[in-house]
Amino acid sequence: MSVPEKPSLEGLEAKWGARWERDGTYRFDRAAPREQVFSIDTPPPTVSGSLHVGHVFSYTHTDIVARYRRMRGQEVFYPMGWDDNGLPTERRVQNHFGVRCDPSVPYEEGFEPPSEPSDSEPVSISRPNFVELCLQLTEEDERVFEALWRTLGLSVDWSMTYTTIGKLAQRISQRSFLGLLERGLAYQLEAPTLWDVDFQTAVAQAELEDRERPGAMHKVRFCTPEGVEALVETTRPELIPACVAVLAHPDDARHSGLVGREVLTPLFGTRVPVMTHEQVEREKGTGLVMVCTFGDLTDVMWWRELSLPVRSVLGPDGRMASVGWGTPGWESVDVERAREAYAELEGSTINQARRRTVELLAEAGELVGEPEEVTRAVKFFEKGERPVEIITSRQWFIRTLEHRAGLIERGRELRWHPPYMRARFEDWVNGLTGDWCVSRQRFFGVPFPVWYPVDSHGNVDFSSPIAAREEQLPVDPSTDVPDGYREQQRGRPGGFAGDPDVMDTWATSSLTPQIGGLKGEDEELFAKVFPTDVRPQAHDIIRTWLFTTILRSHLDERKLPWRNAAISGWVLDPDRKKMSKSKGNALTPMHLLEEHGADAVRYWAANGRPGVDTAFDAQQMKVGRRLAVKLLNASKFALADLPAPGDVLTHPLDRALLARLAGVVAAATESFEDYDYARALERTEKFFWWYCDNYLELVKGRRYDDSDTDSAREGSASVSLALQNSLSVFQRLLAPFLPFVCEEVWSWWQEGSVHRAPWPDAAGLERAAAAHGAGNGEALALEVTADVLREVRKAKTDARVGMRTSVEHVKVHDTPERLRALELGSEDLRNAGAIERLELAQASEFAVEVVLGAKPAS
RNA sequence: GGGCGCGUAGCUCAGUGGGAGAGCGCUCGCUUCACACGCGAGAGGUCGCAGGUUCGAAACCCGCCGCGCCCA
Repeated sequence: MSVPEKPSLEGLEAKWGARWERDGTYRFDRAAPREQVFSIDTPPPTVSGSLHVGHVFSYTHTDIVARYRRMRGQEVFYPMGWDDNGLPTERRVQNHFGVRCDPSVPYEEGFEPPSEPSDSEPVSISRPNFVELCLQLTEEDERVFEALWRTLGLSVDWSMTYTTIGKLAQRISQRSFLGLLERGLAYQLEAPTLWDVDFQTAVAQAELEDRERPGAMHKVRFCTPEGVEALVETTRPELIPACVAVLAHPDDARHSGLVGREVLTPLFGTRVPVMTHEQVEREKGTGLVMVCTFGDLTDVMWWRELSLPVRSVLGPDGRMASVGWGTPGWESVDVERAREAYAELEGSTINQARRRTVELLAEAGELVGEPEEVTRAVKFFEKGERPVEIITSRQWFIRTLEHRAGLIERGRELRWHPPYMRARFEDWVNGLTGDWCVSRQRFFGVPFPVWYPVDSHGNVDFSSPIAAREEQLPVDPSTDVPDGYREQQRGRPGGFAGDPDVMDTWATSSLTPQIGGLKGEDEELFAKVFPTDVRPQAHDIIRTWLFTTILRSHLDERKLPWRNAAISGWVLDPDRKKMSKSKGNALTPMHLLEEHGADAVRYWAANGRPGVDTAFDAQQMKVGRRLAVKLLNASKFALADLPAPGDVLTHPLDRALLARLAGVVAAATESFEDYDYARALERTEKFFWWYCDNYLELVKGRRYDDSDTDSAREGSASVSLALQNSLSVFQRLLAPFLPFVCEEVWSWWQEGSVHRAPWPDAAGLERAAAAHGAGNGEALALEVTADVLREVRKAKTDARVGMRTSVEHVKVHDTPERLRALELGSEDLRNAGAIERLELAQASEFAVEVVLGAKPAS
């Protein structure tokens, strides 16, 4: 036993962080049997971004559960991953080093980036060189992240860290892809694809967001060759040259005469059919819309369902491409006029083309009335600056649509915390409109492990990809060579070409349970940790990370990747907006940890219930700090120079205390089993403060009583035992929340780490309470004693005197049952209240008369 | 427009069929032998609005209003 004279929270993070690392406190013991393992599929944070308060919030939730499970005797598999692949890292590397990736440039051994990076004149380097720089930068970021997590006290096994760009992740990701390819679940297709014109890459449906943008509705005159007018309304007149049909609602009587006929597009004179579709909004404007290839996702749907041709005018750079009016597919009743009009648009951006088209229409008298200003939702790539377009290109897809029913079923097998979050998953799955496009025209990502033969004319034959062999993985087809070919044949007739794309970051992140568990690398480990017990994550990425992980596991493993999904909310600023760096309202977590201490920050986070958005509140951190200090001081009081504890609880109040504590343990345990750490904390904390304010005050007399009598010895032996038992329980109940202070107070008197100590056992406490014949009235004894003590305190407060002021006479009126209970605690009560004479009187209602003494007790 | 969630004390929130609660903040008091990062006491609420079910509703049902998120 070694209790410091002046306990303090200062420096506990560094002290215990180092000790846990040295002792391997959180090391996963892979010898543990499967049923003992509790495995966690940890969210790998994006290292090129910065950690913010939201990360601290949700990662603390996971850690609290991990610590609880460890104390329940489970062997916790808790790796940390870093998500370093993808666009954000590319952008950082470009700016940081002044380089640009050009896959056609050959690899340069020992390349050094320019010492003075230039934004305007970036150095072109090969993909492998570029990737090397990405790895270099992310490694630095990862060190900073790890330091933060260690300060926060995450009980991660740091020997099992992975990255989503590392060789291991690449191998697992490529292996999974080749499996999908072999089973026909991954396929390549030339198809309309969501496209960001600035990044010049395909993007997935899950990466879209709506943004309100001003626009204008134009009423444009189309005519039949005979001159019958058809007024079409559109917000995108620049796509008139790409028009392939005009649609009306089937029940719209205004246009029934037109349906089945052809109309000519204005300016370009192309014949397009007038057709019908249920989803045309008949109430809107003229009720006639044009279908362009492609203006939006609705166009794609109409184009598919009505088997329309393709006539695309937009290039991948977002400019109007060159097209051949008069050639097949670009017929016009007036080719010269079409060429003339299009020459005005070719090469210009979408916005320029739109303005010019409107002018041309107006000059030609084919614009009816003034364009009407409207505000509408436009789809953007979430990281993009201009609206997404739809470009036809060759991309890789993973089959998704045909698995919708199975995915919904998986969602129902999964235990959601809180349960209502499942609805977001089902809504997303039901709203899917296409298969998952997984190829990206970027560089820092996992490459597709395939090559293509190049025929004798130099054309790449995409229809018969050459897959890498399992033993070759991971491969980079831009530098590696497929079997049977030599590097010299790259891009040559009769040779080969590597797939130029990389995978969507989610295509690898969706395999975190497999990467963390080393699928295909260490099958013994994988069998022990997969499916994992829990996937913790925030609700905003249910449609991306949660969805894609379930999809991959459904396709590859034919089962759920985890048993539970613990969904955390967001951190909101005081205006109830999501905290984010871009809004400038985020705080740096390290600063918070230094100011308040890790336990205090964790306390705030632990009060955020699963799934519930939580306001950032520094006040709550101060409350957490007070709780930690209270535990220090209560532990000091209970443990320092404690009289020798007895073997049994001879005093009724001591037994009643442990019986009540048993109830708290049971409630906390039950809450934890349901992932409701916040409720577990609330119950524990509430009772702990009551314990400090009432029980500790009541038993002070016996605790300090060193008189040489049997009854004094027995009384202090009983209270010593109760104090040790109860403190041990509180220190362990609070350990998942406040790991540093709990380890500190535990170390004063116990061997080993509190975080490997067994979770308190409610039944055991009840047995201890009952061991010396607990009577029915004992629980009541503690309650009535505390009730009277409160009345005595109130009298002293009203008289504005100190609590040590002696009380001449206290007369308690109460029912016989309660008075009998009170007698069991009357000695402790007299001592705690400095009561000279305690009188009990039977009555139907509880009342207390207090007569204060003239002067304070000595 | 659809789905989900939320609306309880000045603030942050708990409470899901019978007593309206906690912490913070506020006011007042107390050098109290673990703790002034403390202790004690107090003020403060038509539980968003309106109907219904019920002996009884903050809670259950219906409608409305407001806020947030996701999706169209």
